[in-house]
Amino acid sequence: MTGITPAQQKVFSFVREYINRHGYSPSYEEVRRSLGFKSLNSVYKHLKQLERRGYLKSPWDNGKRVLEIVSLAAGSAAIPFLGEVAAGTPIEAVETSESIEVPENFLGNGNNFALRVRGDSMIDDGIRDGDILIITRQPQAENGQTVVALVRGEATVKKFYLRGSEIELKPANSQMKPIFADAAEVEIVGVVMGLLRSYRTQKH
Amino acid sequence: MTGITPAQQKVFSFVREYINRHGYSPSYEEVRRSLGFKSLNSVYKHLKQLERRGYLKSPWDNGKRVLEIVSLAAGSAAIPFLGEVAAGTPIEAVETSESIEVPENFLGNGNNFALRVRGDSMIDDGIRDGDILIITRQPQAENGQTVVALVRGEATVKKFYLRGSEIELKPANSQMKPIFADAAEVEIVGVVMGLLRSYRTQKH
DNA sequence: ACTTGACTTTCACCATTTGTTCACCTTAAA
DNA sequence: TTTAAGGTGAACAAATGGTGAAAGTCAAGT
Repeated sequence: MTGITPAQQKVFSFVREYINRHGYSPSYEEVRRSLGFKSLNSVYKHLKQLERRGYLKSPWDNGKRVLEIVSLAAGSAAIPFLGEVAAGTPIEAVETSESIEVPENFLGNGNNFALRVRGDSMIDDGIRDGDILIITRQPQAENGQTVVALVRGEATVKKFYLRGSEIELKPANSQMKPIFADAAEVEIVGVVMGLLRSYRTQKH
Repeated sequence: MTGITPAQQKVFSFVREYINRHGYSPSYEEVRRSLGFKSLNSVYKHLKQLERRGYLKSPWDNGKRVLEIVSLAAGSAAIPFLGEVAAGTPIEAVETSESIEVPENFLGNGNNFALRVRGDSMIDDGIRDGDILIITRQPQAENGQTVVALVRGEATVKKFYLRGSEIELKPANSQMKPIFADAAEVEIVGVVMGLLRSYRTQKH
């Protein structure tokens, strides 16, 4: 993926979210208002730039609300490999941030990273020790999605359920108990979009 | 990839980290401040050097914040997507010969293909309905490896064990019984090297 | 066909940020 | 001693980020 500046990233995320939520792109005016620009031209120029850099495209000229998120580069893309998650261990375990090549259709919204799973807390969902998770960074999740969350500073992979004002983080392992926590204590880091497993070195 | 000096290493790591964390490259000024240079030119020269040596690239001249890490693994390849396997069904030679992009380190001997799994016969090994298996075509397997095999014309995914002159094909599902067959009746198609799962469309 | 409303695109112009280059200096290795 | 890596500092050029107004497009509706 080509470079992007902070300002462009802001516009891009907004458009991306908007399309996800509504199914069609926002009008320039909506972007302007939401992001606090005073001129439509600012919006226009950012969108043009994003188009030039390959993040967006508009299928026909002058089309209304027809922006599309470009499926990230045919083939695959490299995303940062941030380390490991295991129940009860902070993510920031691995300093040596490498990157890993993943197929395009495993990527989510454009801000992705990978983590290796430690432990068996999700084994009933077929997520095993050593598997690599592809995660899209986003601060909210839908019920039932598998998420990476920080609970009081500790990172885990669990299934997410909103129960009234509480959040349940549910392991997929009959041996383990779910975590219940106040919404304020839980920070959703991202949602699991894909899983890679290599049998290369393993011997079952 | 050519060698790299300690100073260059330092700059490179910083840029890599920054991009991983922010999603966009740092400005020269940020690099200068963070690494304690007094002149921007020091930064410039290091970055140019890294570009020349193939560690970084900037897609267009004079572009702002557009540095990219050159992917070290350079690696993925397209392999044919052959269809589906489910216990008791021949491999559906999918007409629509598609292909799927997979990371290089998931490939085996050079003759690979992909299959989508149907059914739960391997669920205890974390192989679930809908998962995509990367398979290396080879006619023999080692005990305990997960294989795609043809038994009397029917294709299955099972774990392979040689028991004297017989072959045991063992599902990873306590509900299912292993298949015992004479070695002559079993044709090993290939060995499972990798697994890809996408949570994109699934709703748990 | 003409008008309207909802949008997108362009023009002209300005401030700021950021990348590039020039000239010149130091130190360690071949 | 010539060469390459590391550095300093200042000047320059280009891309980005923004403002405001005007002009252009397109799909309805009358």
